[in-house]
Amino acid sequence: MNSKQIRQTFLDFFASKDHSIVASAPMIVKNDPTLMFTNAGMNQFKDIFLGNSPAKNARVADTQKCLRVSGKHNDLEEVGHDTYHHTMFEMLGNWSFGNYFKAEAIDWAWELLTGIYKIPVEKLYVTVFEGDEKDGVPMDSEAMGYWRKHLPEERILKGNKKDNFWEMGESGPCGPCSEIHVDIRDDQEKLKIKGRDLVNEGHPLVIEIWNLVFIQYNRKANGQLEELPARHVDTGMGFERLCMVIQNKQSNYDTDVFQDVITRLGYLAGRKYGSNEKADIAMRVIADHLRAIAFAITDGQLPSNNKAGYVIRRILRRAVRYGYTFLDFRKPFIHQLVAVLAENMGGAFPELIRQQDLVINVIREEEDSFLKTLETGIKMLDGIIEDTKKKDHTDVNGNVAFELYDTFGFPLDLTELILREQGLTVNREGFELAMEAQKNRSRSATQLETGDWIELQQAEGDGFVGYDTLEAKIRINRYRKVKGKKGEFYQLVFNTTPFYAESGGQVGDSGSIEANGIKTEIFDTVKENNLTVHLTRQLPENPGEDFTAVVNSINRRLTENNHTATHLLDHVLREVLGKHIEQKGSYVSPDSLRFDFNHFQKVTDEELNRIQKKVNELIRTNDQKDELREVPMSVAESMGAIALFGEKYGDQVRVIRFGDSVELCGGTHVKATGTIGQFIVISEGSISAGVRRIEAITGSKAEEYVENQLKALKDVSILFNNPADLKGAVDELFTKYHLLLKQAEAFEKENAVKLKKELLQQVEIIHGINFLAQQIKVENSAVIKDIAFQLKGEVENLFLVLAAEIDGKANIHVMISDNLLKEKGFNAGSIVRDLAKSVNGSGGGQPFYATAGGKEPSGIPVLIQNARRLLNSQG
RNA sequence: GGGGGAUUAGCUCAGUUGGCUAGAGCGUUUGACUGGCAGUCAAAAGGUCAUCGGUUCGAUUCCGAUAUUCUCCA
Repeated sequence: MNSKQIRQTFLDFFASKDHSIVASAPMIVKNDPTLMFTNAGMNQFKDIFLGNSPAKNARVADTQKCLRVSGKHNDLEEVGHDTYHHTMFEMLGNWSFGNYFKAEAIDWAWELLTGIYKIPVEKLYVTVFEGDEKDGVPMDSEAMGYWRKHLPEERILKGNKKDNFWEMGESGPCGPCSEIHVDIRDDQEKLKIKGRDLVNEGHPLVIEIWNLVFIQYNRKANGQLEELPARHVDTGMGFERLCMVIQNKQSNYDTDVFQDVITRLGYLAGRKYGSNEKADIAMRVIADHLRAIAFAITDGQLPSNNKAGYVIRRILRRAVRYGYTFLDFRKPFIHQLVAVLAENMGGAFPELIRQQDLVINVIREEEDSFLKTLETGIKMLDGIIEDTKKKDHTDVNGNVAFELYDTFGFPLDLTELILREQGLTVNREGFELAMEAQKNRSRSATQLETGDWIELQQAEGDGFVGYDTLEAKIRINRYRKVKGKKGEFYQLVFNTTPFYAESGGQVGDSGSIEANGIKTEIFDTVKENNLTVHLTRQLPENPGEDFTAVVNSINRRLTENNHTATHLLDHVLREVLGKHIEQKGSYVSPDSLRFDFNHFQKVTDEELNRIQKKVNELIRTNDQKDELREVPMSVAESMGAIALFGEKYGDQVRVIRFGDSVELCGGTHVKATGTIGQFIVISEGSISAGVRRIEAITGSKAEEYVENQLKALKDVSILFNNPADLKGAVDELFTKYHLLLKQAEAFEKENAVKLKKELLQQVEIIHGINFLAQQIKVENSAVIKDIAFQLKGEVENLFLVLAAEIDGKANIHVMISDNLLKEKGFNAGSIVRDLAKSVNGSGGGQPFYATAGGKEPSGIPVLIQNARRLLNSQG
């Protein structure tokens, strides 16, 4: 069976058991401060387990794209070195939300593995929870009973709390779990040591493939467990491992999931997989990371320099690094593997095919820039090596290596590798110390203390009512205090709210809540998981009473203008630039709107002009808003609604239509497009390879902008006495100005030459030296400098002192011919300092030329005398 | 969110105790050579040294702020 069949078989099997098959949620998580990426199959169902929202289907199955690169599950540094760790992987899972429980979950798992996938029974082991006295949980004899039907006692093992009791977090839903392990060692190995002794012992060939979690408890904040009324099943089976087992391989990377990519990579590198240990590691790293990056990009997460985007960038760089070091790639190569990946996985994940060009371009650009980073790093390292050797040291200062890593992004392992070739090492201790200091700095800067939720009441409410009203009677259900570096604030959760929480690019509402004539300001509204959280600096005096919540309507209206304009822009972009346009991000605030989209060239001025014009036409058409709140996804699709990759939609979606523009959207919009007034593009630019950004303003902001522009234009026009052709007038002035400037320069030069000629007449010979000391009249010191250098070129044996009064200050220049410096030991710097005493100033410069300034120009004649005396005394 | 770096000619970059009237290579323009293409040689043009402020006799260089950007940590 190939991997495509294996995946499909899983889904078909559970469909036949009345499960509804759902799509994978995006790998990039939004609206959850505790999680950056989806790291387990259950993530998208978290709200159901927490009881925040009801389950739409009691039985569900899917394959979920997961990424484990940060936080609790951080496998990044392991990947490639063994044969089974991955950054991105697929988790096959089936769920029961208060529906079936242990019996069915166990029976079906067994049926699928042994009956359909035909995995030999004698390779399998299962585990059940042994119980825990402290928690008062007995051994899971129920599960044990069901397993006994399928396999002999000696293949059923008891596991401890660490392996066989699953918890989501410190508190919340939890329960015992049963794991299915498989022993894929060869017979010889099996004779030496029994498989059952290797279960959960970290052996690469005796591995867990399926975890069946039975959620039946809730852990309270005080640590106690209570029975849940509704019991759930949550299972997860690693797809790549499953393929390895079914295809009789001993490494995930030997399955067809990875082999296509590895083969292609081998071709590009001119090496064969399996012929060299280090090269093999590199090839595994690259094959794995390619998937993570490609899927992240199609989910809308581009590599960038912070947060999730930065994690993606780091993964890509790790891949480039391995390719650079062990496969000798010096030019971008990873992007050349995208086509193979798309062919392999595009069936199950169509976004890969649809966005293939974008993925290739983004990866290539990233590779390019990192290879450049490596190049400059290597140059710097060369300097460091030279330095170290000069000092006769054998190890490089840890701080230096850290700077290379921290500031210039040059990886430590590469530093060490290159140093080793030179017989040098890095002082690891110093490096780690510097790293620790950096971490401490960051930690102390981001410390956020979150207090416990304080439950006030459980008032029933209508949730979000802000589509229809900006004012509502509300009650505060719970609140908590959050302490950050910038001070403290409170998070409030209402039963009903007219406040829109930041999402879909639209900023959160601000406003106030009021009781007994006392207002409490709400400065922002955000979403945490599915909760709408209102932020305030101050807690109302009596938080339990009734409030009137009022949204800042001015800002809301301005924001709506911009949001609707964004939809119109999206629509027009497809019309003007082509159907390939897809939203890659957007930001809608009261002040302006920002829209990012994939497009591979600069949007020309002419196109930009047409875009702006068309949007304004649509505004004037004054299309009425057509808002459909609860539409089945399939209906929305048939309406031609634009959906976003990387966005998770429910079965029921909200559709916003203005004329031909139809989008799935949760944001707030104007009643009719005419309200927007006017749309003006402020800028167009690139934010990354293949992604462009348009910024625009609307309504009163646009009006203000036009007014300012017109006023500026008018002001300029008045300066020119309102000419018929303003541009022509400015052009003419400009030309004249340049001409005059040239003439003035020429004049100045001429004067300087004249002055120089006069000065040449004044040269005297003192002790065989051509001496000249004069006060001259010039406009700026650059002219004196020019004259001094000219004289130096024309007069040998020169000792020159020029002084001038410029802007009420003395300006002194001393120039001495090179031969005199040696012969007479002159130093212009010390001479000028000495002379400057007469004008109450100081100065310095090089031995042959120095300048000084002084506050008392009246001393210049004395200064000239002193210069003469100085030379006389040299006799 | 915090730390560190970068910003010099159209492009890629040099330019360390603050003073060398700001440089190189590529590119551009012009001229010469060759029957043309191409090439070789010669010359020229091109810079508010990111912006604003400060220290100084003097700032591309030192200090502060801002902008843009890279990078590491969270």
